[in-house]
Amino acid sequence: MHLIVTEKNIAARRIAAILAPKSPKKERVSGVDVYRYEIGSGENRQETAVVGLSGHIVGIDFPKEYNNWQKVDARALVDAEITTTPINRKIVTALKSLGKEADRVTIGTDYDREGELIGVEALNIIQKVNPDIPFDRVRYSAITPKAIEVAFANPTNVDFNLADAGHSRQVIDLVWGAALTRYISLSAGRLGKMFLSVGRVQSPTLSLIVDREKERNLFVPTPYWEIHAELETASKEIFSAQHSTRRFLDKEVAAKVFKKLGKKAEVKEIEKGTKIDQPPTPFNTTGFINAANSIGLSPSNAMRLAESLYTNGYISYPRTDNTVYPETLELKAQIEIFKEGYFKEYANALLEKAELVPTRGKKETTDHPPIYPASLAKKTDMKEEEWKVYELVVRRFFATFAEPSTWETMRLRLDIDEEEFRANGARLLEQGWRWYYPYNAPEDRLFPELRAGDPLKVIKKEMLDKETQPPGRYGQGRLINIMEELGLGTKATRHEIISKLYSRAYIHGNPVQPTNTSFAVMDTLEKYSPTITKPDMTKLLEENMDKIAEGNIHEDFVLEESREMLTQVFSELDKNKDNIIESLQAGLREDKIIGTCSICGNDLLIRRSKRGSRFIGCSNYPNCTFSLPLPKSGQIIVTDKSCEAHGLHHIRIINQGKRAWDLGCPHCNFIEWQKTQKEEQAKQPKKERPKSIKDIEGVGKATAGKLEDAGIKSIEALMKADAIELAKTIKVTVKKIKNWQISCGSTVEDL
DNA sequence: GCAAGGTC
Repeated sequence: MHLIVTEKNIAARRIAAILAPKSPKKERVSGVDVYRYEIGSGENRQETAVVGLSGHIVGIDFPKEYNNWQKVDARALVDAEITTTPINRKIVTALKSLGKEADRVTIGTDYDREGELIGVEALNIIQKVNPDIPFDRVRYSAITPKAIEVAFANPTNVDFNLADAGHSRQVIDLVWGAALTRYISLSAGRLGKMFLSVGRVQSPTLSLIVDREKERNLFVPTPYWEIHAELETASKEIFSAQHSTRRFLDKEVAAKVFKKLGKKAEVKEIEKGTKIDQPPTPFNTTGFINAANSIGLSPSNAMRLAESLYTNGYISYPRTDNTVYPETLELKAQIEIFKEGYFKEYANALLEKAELVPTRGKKETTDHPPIYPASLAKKTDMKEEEWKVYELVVRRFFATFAEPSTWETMRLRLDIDEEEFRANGARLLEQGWRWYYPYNAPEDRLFPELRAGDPLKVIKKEMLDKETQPPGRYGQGRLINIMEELGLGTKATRHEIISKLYSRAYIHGNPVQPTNTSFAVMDTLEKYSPTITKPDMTKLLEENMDKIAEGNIHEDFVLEESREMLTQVFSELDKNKDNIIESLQAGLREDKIIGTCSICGNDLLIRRSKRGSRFIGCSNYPNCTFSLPLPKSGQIIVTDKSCEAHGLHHIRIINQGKRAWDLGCPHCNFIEWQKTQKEEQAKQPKKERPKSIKDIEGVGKATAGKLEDAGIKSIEALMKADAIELAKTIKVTVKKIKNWQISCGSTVEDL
């Protein structure tokens, strides 16, 4: 039997369908789909089985004995042994039983570095049960009949060097990431769910965000002034113009000019031109995420929706770097799918063209084709947001075959009392590709028909106070763009890395804002382990991987060098241990400050009670007992927004896998809670008030005795007592005492 | 409980 292994199930299914003379038989082998078919008959009969993996089927890790963070020093991870363990047991079992049966195997995983590594992982497993099995490798950039037939007619060899290059990445990422994550978490005293992660991709990404925030904090705005005028033509048409000194830096100069302006203006010069907008290039993942982001979908959401469209066969594979359609993709046939249905007028317009020449992007890769629509759908086939994504992909695909769009531009120079004013206009002449792809279209800025020398009336003049703005925070789409430019992460992981920063409470909000914890972690890393905070680490890794792939150096050499570098880092870290602990913990403390105590003026902090529950308390405790409650679970993020009434920072709660919850001002929130409690109480039937201590629910003889010893002999005395102090003397929880006080008639506010 | 990369 000839075994063909692909990277994913859908590829296996489609390749089997292309290569089989009649439709292949689907079979389950230890829970994994396998597609079987036969070619020829009699002695020439050839049986084939095609099986799809699920990406990597084995992963690397440290041996179990390294798992304990408290017992095993982070440094020990640098030279620890590395083990390979199956991630997907079902597929490993299926591969073994198919491998035994096979007499040759063809690796048909994706045509990129990780694909080569995944192919070798599968081969290693097959060779365990069938050591001498002959093998070869096919490479294709699209799963179309043409591309697949060509690839299988020309099999090549497995590129073990390329797979080694991928493997070196795995090891370096694990060793650096795990060791530094453990070191920083231990130093900061943040263990368990609250650990502080570090990694080759996430740390430089976080660094971008932190650096931008620092720039913003240092930014000093400069004031400037703008002068605008509204003008009216003889035919009563109105438009506006701005003084040709766009920014006056001196207020007095601006005021002088402004004062000079009278009621009359004149057109001095009109310059007309045309501007041509070329049609957009095919979608790769980054381009798609950006376009989706600009119509209101977050990167993770856009990818989730694209994934579901892909698994349902509506669009092609959404994780690709390629922006050039491969030759094997039959583009005209893909457009013809849309001759009927929602997009028919657009498809037919394209099909009428004499020639279909698509645009080409800058990146041409072999992994997959750019994202294109794969089948016809109706609006009722899918959810609203899915349709939004599908429509975006269809329209973008069409636009790549369309004509440029052209604009008529107009530049106008005016004179108002010897001061020059300018205005620019633009009018769309030919829609071109914008007809197919009407997203974020710039609006026409229309002007009345004017000629040089025309007189105008100044109907309004305005001097505006402005100031320069700090650089803006990054939006998620922008961040993904920069990551791609810097070579950080891959098409499939960039949006996940950003989600990871959110869930680790390093960042919050949109546009993205770092927490104080991020500042503290980045400061420490930049001082003592700068390598991990810079995109250069990825660049160096890429260079080394290229060398390994070309056979110029051995993987082991690169790994050894990398471990030596990390050992250096650890000797720096150890030398400065005390400093690191101090500065990390000081930084983390800042994320706990909520504001100023309204009772005593000291800091209000996020604190933990002895029993582990969180609350907001005063740093002047026990002299000041002001406190506010906090939710039991979720990461607490102190935002930079403040409450107008109480001056406290707003709080956001992040629960893993859920949408962030804005709790707002903790004081306002508490007052709200009290209100609802009171309303609840009012609904409850009134209980009779206890007449003496013994009558209180939950107070037995022993407790009553303790209370008496503490000087509490009457209901009145109990109601007046300080619950916290009393809790200490008689060793009962504060909550219990407060409940007694409430049952005696105290309101929530009294307490 | 640690990374980043596949895939779902």
